[in-house]
Amino acid sequence: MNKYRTHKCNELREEDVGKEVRLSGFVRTIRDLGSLIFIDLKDHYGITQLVFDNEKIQEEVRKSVNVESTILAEGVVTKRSNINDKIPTGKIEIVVSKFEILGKAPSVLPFQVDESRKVREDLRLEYRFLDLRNDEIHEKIVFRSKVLKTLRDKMDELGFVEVQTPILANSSPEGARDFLVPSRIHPGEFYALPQAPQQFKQLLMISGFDKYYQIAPCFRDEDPRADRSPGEFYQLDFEMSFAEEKDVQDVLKEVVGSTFKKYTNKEVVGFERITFKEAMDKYGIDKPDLRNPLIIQDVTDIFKDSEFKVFKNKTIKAIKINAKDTTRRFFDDMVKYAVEELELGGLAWIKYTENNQISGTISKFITEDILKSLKDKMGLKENEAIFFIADEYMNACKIAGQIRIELGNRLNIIPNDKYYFCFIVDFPMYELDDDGKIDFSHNPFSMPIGGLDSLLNKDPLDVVAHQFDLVCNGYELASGAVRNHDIDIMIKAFEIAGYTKEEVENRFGSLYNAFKYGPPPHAGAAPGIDRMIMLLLDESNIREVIAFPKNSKARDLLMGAPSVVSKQQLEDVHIALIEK
RNA sequence: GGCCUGGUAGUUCAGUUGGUUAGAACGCUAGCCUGUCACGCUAGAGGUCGUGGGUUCGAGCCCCAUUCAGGUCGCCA
Repeated sequence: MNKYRTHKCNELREEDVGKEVRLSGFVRTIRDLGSLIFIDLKDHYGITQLVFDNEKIQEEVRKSVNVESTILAEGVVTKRSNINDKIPTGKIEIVVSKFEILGKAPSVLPFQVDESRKVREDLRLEYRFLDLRNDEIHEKIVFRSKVLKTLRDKMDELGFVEVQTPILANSSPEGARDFLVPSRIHPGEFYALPQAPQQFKQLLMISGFDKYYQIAPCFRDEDPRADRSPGEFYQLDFEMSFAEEKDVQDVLKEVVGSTFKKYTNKEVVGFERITFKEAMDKYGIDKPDLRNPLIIQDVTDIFKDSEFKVFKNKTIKAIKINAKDTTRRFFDDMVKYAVEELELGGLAWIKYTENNQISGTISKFITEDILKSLKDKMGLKENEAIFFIADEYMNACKIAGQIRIELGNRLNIIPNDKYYFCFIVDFPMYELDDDGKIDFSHNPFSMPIGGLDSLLNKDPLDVVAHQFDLVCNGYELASGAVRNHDIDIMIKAFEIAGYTKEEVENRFGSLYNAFKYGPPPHAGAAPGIDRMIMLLLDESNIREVIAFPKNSKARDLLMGAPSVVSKQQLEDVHIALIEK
């Protein structure tokens, strides 16, 4: 028999009345009524109430038991006179005849466990082990475990082979900064933690593992965001041979879709394909929240003869809203938002009310002709309003995208009862960097649509790739691509971005070399696990779904990482620190 | 690296125009209480107001610097 317990804290019921039992757990609350003391004993599984009615034991309890200590209690299961129907064990309690303190907690804790979610985050993270005792937070980690199992089961069912790839890898061209690990055996050389198992999974395809997957840790040395974990995160990384873009998207739809359906009561909808260009035109962003019903329209034509100077020679984007219940204050606040948050010079808007009345910042520029065009093209009706954004094309799109999101939030028209998925496809292969130089806009390994022909005959900025994202409710959930497995196309693709053949050979040598040996065409994707769980749990902060997250400065406050190391350790790996 | 917001008791917060001894709730300590389950009641302890400097007769409050934290832009599939 186990020394610590005969039962767990969620197990005992009325049928067990009369049994001698032994329980161990955390002291959640102590209710001292004078001649009677109650303790809620809590473990991973549940809560059982302990009663102390013996005066001598009561004195011991008062003297030595603190909340959050672990104790072992022995006694008889007894029927309660007052039932607590909030807990499954609420009909019974243990009349304790003997107890022992297993692990003592201090009388004053850094915070009360049941209120830990309200506590400032750095303190929670410093005492994460206490924070995780909070039921609500504890459950999220358990939930994560269940989702992981579901994902593994699904991938297995679909015939994917799980392969673990190296953590001590080499610097890879994902685009983010690498975490470097100095080599002791090879002075002056470094491993890099993988930003993704990208090259390994492609090599696995060349090795003939038709379908690979892995719950893969990925490391990127970039600043975090609320929805982006600092330093490290997990992806359901997968790759398929002899597969086309649609095959990968079908797997994503099947795996992500079925997992979401399994763990939510919300509606799971969408999965339509939207081109990058269309997304920018209609939503002003490459990760649109399709729950938001607002759509951006282009009204450049309508204003081409307008005298309004701000609109001259600009792309004009327009967003129409229902303005029946909006006040003047609403529009003023939107202008304020545009000026302060988006750093715009102003925000043009008009409101169309009864009797053909036009009000708003640019009402005097709305001629009869323009009004008619707005009615024809945008279906403008009474009690509707339009916001206008004028700028160079891409900027106009992006700003309109921000305004669209803000309007959606402020008008409270984004329903929270569904997960709306879509694939954003046909991402541009290249973009101009800050210096006006052509650079890859995503990772360089995706296949240009149209192959070598496109690279040779199109303006590089017009070349689109078999590169896509899976987006849900405004979050980028996954990126995928058909990979470029053709060595000639690869060389040309890199040449356009300014790399010589030699540089390609040097930087991506293994993959380059492997491509000479009969690579199968392959494609794959990698949905972010942390983000999926965050969405399923309706969390806006990714750290809430990670057991031991780092803070927003990439510090592990619990373990104290990163930290200074000894001189000897540095010497072992041939590192000398620069004096500041 | 830029910008925004914040740091007051163990925790979460309030603190008026710069003005007496900086408050509340929870927690903690002590006492009372036989049916609580967020037990209740009474009393008490607990503060370098992030840090450093300045303005002032006087600073939690104003100014400057700095640090820490969160958000955001840059960055990042």
